[in-house]
Amino acid sequence: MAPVKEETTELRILEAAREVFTRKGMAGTRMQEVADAAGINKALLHYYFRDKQRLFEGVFKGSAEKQFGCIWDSLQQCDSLFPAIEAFVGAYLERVIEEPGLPLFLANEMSRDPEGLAAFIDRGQGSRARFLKLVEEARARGEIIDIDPRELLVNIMALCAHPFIARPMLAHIHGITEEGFRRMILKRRKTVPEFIIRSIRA
Amino acid sequence: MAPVKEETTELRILEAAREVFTRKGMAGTRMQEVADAAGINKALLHYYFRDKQRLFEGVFKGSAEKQFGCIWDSLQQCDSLFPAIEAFVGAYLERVIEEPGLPLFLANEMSRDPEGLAAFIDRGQGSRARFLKLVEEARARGEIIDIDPRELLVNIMALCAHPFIARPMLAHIHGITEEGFRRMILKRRKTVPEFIIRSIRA
DNA sequence: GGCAATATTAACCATTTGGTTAAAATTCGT
DNA sequence: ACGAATTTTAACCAAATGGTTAATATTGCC
Repeated sequence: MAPVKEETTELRILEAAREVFTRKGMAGTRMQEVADAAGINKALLHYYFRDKQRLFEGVFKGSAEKQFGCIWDSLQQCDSLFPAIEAFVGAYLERVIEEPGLPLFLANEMSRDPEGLAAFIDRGQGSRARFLKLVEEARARGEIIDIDPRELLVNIMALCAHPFIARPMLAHIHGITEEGFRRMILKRRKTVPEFIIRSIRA
Repeated sequence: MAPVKEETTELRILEAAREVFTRKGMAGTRMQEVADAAGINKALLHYYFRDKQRLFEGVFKGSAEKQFGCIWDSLQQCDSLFPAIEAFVGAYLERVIEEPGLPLFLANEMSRDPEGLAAFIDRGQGSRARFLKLVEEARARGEIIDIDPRELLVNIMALCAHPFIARPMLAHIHGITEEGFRRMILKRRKTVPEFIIRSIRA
């Protein structure tokens, strides 16, 4: 019938775990605290997710693959660079705002175990190649200045990801709220592509 | 009497602790591991630094605060925006390349305990205000387009910090080495200010 | 209703961990 | 050389923590 936010125990656990993990990090999270936050017994955590590592991956890995799959795919429908940049930045910000802990999680996991997420990264390989080709083509048509395509991609990723990673810093500096942060991110859907395109337009 | 890198025990501890803390974070760091890395007994750690929290602060004050103090200070000698951007980006990249784990470490600690590092952030408050003023002035003089100064600062920080935070990802994607990464960062001392200034110049 | 499968809990357990203590080694002024 | 102060260590300890077990409650099926 109507999928009314099915309140299964497993979902309650995942929700609670995500909250605690993003706040305290893998090492700083206590299984007991997750259990409390989910309103269940600690043993039940191990019943649903065998151990801490699996719980951690259960929380982030799935959504990471889903979200970033969509983000990269947003490129596939674009056949010139500027719309591609707009599409990518828009998709990134819109998806990640729904799960703002993802970028920091990914940075940490990559740092701790580079091989572990290699497959995940390679997933975007095709779209990445496509993006680089779009840059070359735009360059050939004289639409943009001479710039290293890989460096451009790094800059785009930087402008997308950093506000999420530095969120607590921004929150402190600008005394920003949850809702204020959201507005800032959504505003960046326009300003970031503009910022980039102004910089590279021939 | 050349000050030949006085190898006092306290310095060995601080050095070892800095390395472990930045790699594993506050919660993930084990006092035993720091002791081992410093080649001393664990009890000696508590002899020099009463507890984990004080050790953490001791390391942090000597390392992160000094580095970022210099980076922010690089602004003080500039009296117009574009040179200020060049100085800031240059100082950031040159200093942080010597301790590439720092940005991710800071992002994590800010996320875990926002209050704990609040004082550290406020340290840069003066320079931050100065930067914002330089932006206003440049805009008043018609040197740059109309842009939210705070958003500009976020973008600058993003372009500086992100390569360090995403290093393992870049390493995997571009098959980059330690030395290659260093070269890329040093090249960005030029390309990043250029990228920014092209985007904001009126 | 009854019974097998699933979900949930309280009580435990082994290990890890931050921190202490008391004794041994070293340094240093005299 | 000697004794006091400082530095260093080995052995401990109590609390916290990830994880297990065995028993209980609940659900779903006939």
